[in-house]
Amino acid sequence: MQLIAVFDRLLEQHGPQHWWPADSLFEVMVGAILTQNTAWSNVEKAIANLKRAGKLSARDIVATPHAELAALLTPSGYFNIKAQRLRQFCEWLLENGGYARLAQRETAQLRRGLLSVHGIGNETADDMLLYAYARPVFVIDAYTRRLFARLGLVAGDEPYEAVREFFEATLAGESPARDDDMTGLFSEYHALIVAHAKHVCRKNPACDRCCLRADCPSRQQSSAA
DNA sequence: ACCCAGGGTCATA
DNA sequence: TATGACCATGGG
Repeated sequence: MQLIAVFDRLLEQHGPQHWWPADSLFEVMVGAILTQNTAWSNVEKAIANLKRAGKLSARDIVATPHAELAALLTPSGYFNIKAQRLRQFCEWLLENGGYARLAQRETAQLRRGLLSVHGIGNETADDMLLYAYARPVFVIDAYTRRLFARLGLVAGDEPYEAVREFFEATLAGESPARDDDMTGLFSEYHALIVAHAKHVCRKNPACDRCCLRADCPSRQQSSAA
C-alpha cells in the first residue's frame, strides 16, 4: 500500500485533526518541548498554568526562577528537566532575534539551530519546523515507526533521518497533485497517525491492518462529524 | 499495582 | 552504533 493511500484511509476514518492545538506559534513550541514522552492531557495542564501565571512568552519565562517555573510545569512530568529545557530554548530564541528573525532561515539551517539547543532532539525540532515554522517536514515519532512497521513499509528501528527522508521523498513521488502544499499534507498526516494510535489499535497490532480496510468494524464510531 | 505517554541526554561497551 | 538508566506526572 502506498503512503498516500494510508493517509487517505486515516483521513476518511478519523477526519481532519486541526493540528497543532495551540493559541499561538510560541505555544506550539512550548508544547513541543513539554510533550516529550508525556500524555498531551498533562501538557495542557502545564500550559494552562503558564497562561494563568502570565508566563507564555520567552521574556517572561527566562525571567522566572527555576523553582517557580518547575512548579508551573509539574503536571507535565519531568518538571525539573523541562523547566531547564524551556528556559534554554527561550534564551536561544531571544539570542537569535526571536521567531520572526528565525523564520527567515532556510529549513536545514533552522533545524541545526533548533538541534543546537540542549533538550531539543529530532522530533521536537521537527514538530517546531512543521507546526510553528510551516516547513514541509515529516515528523517521525514512536507511533509512526510502530504503525508503518506493522504495515511492513519500514523496519522500525532505522535512524531518525532515514525514516524522515523516506516519508518525505516517497510522498513527494506519490502525490504530485498535492506537492504545492506538502506542509499541509505532512501536518495532517502526523496528526492523523497520533489520532489513530489513540484508537483501539494500541493494544491490538492486527487492528492497524484491519483499520486501513474499507470494512473496518470500528469505522462508524471513529469517523468524524 | 502496573503500564505507558505526541523524547532526550548521558554513561558505558 | 547501540543498549540501559534516568527524568516524573496522571490516566487507563
